[in-house]
Amino acid sequence: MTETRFSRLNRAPAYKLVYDTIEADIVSGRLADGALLPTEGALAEQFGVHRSTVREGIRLLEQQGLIARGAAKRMVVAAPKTADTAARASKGLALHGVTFDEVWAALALFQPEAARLAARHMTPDALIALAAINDALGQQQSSEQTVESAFAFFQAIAAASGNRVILVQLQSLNLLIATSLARVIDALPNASARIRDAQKNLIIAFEARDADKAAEWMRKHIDDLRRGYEVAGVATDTKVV
Amino acid sequence: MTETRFSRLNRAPAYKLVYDTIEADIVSGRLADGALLPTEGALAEQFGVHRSTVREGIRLLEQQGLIARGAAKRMVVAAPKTADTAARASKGLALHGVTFDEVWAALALFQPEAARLAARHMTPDALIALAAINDALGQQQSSEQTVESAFAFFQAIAAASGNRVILVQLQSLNLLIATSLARVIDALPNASARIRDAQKNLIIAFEARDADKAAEWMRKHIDDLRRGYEVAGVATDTKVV
DNA sequence: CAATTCCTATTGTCGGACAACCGGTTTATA
DNA sequence: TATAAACCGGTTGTCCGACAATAGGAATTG
Repeated sequence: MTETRFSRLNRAPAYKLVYDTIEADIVSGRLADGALLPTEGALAEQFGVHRSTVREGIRLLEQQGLIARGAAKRMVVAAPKTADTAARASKGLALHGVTFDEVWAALALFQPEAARLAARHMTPDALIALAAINDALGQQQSSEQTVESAFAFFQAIAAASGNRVILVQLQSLNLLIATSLARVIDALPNASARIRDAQKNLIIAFEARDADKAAEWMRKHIDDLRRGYEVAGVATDTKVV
Repeated sequence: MTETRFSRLNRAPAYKLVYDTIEADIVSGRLADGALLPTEGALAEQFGVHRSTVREGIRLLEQQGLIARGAAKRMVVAAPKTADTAARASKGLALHGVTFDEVWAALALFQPEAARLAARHMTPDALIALAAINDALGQQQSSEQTVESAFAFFQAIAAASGNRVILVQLQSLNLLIATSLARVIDALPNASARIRDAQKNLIIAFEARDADKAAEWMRKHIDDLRRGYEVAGVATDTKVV
């Protein structure tokens, strides 16, 4: 048996170090949002590694959403946006093959509380935005637009929380449900009207800063969503894709 | 001006196609969890691309958490685990530099509802697990162990939901708070005892399947956590790192 | 049969190369 | 002169080939 006085030191591969270094620069702001990432060649030279190695690190950054392809192919720094983080979280959940049931239960659990919070934090601007979304819903007809409006309304409520953690988690749920929402709205001719009424009630509660009422209307709205799925004949154990 | 009858077709780079293809195989189960990914050379041959290109695709899969370095350097397929998804979501939020305030508000909003749900879905096994965690908390002294137990208790409640969406979202919050929890427990000598009592009350509520009481005790528990931070002198706008 | 020594497969990294493509510049044209 | 076409340099996407390090297994040896 050889001596084992030294613990296995696991050198991280160079591409990982490239990732870590650039990540730190982006998070700390040394690489500002929107800035062009240095060219692969320049990075390779700075890090003293081969361009292939740099590219592997860049792929990690890309998947993490910290950089994105810019106009001129050059990679641009993309300081994390809540919307992107939410999308990434949604994708993670979608990969689990979560069912509509699960997403709905999460919505039922969290959205009423989110509405309660929104009622307390509601600003005039946010109220105007909500009203505008509701107005738009009243004037349009295509189901895509209806889905878009319903989604935007939920997103606006999430934004009203003024809390990035809550915002991201709610947006994740909204994204998960949005993909299947179209099916319900397509199947139910009066869906748009029901959604519009629910939104109106919520807006009234928000205007009055009545957290309890907001939570209650939201609960009804979410319940109604589920009934919509049942009536539309969408199996609740359908995987959200 | 040249004719523009054809819309710009943007071919995804080959490394992205490699990623997409393997991702689909993992999600669909064609590549089972724990299976060894084919060697880079084999993949390059199958896809008809160069090994460098395959490696870039593999880096994307790695960052997405769909594969991981196995024992024998070979990459092994890692079908998404909820814990990993939660960790990834937490990291995304951490990159935003979210503050303790925000995480706490999210906990205050969601955990009582989660406790309510847990009370309804509580199984004998889950109850035993919770009691075991509580017992362990009573016997240990090091603050690391205390943090570990407090964290485990929250995780167990999240698991009791029986809902992967809720599970992942709660676990994300737990991870975010856990990093800073140690500071409070270190600073407050009676923290462990207070946590133990709170857990006991929660367990009693769970045993009685009393959702309202569970939610109420959880609310107090979370409130107490905040007081702990205040007493310990941790600024609430501290970034969760 | 256990410990040790090859041997082989695979990854991590490197060097170099080239086509495609984008933005900007120069040149030709109305 | 204004505009369109041709050109050019820089960058990315991809490829080819190569090699050191290392882990696992096979062969060898005691």
